[in-house]
Amino acid sequence: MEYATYSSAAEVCEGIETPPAPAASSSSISSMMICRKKKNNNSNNTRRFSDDQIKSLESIFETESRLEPKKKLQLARELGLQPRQVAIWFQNKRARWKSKQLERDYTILRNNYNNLASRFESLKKEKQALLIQLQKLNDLIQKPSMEKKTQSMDSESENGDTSKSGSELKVKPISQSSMAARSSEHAVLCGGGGGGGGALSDDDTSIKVEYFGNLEDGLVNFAHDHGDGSLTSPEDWGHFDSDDLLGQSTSDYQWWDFWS
DNA sequence: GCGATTTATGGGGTTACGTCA
DNA sequence: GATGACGTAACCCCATAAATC
Repeated sequence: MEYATYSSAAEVCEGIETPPAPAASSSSISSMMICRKKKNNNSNNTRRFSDDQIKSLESIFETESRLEPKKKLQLARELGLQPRQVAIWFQNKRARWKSKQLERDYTILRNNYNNLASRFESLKKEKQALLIQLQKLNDLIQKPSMEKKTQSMDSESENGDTSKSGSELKVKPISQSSMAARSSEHAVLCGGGGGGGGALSDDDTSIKVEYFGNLEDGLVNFAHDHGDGSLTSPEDWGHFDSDDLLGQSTSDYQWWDFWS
């Protein structure tokens, strides 16, 4: 790698001590045009800074991305560069840093999104499993109530028609223990200790079905709202703190723990 | 030759300061 | 003396040219 001290047009420009000025300044414009011509005429214009120069510039940039004028002059003297070169190096460095920062931010956001998406998928599966389990429990509960009705119809018919007694409509009575078991299942499913603690009635069953039906709607809506790619919209990201879902805050208590 | 990187330029905007009516 | 308009210098960001690797 070839390095050289700066001896081209830029130095001439600095010598003039008239850095790029607003367009209003015609004298500055003409100065810059002169600079450009001289620069283009200089074929030995090796402009790369030395490793030491870069190292010094980098180390200062780490502590302050913008230079005070005094420090800029001092640094330029130390490195054998023109103050203008130092200023430009810092400008370019800020631009490079900014674009790299954008890349880093993008990577972080993308990873967060991927994590959320996979978490969402697993939650969806978990929800499906829970719904199947719920359906089975509902079937279990509704069976005995049907049997009860059949039994009462049976006894009514016994008054009129004794010919059917002891027929195929005979139902096995529900034991106290199985009723209690179902009651506790119900309490768990409904998320409460069941202050009443009584036996499960047909009304309870309907309430439960209704309750879970609504819940499912909610879950489905949740899935719908968040599964259609809306997470990718920047508007949503603006108020979406992924740390809350992925970070430590979730380790304390998660809403789905409620159902476990 | 070509793409990536680095250095530099130019345009446009902002701010601070001095001058003048 | 206070004030607003104006010019200038210095700096910034951004897009891009040019040189270099």
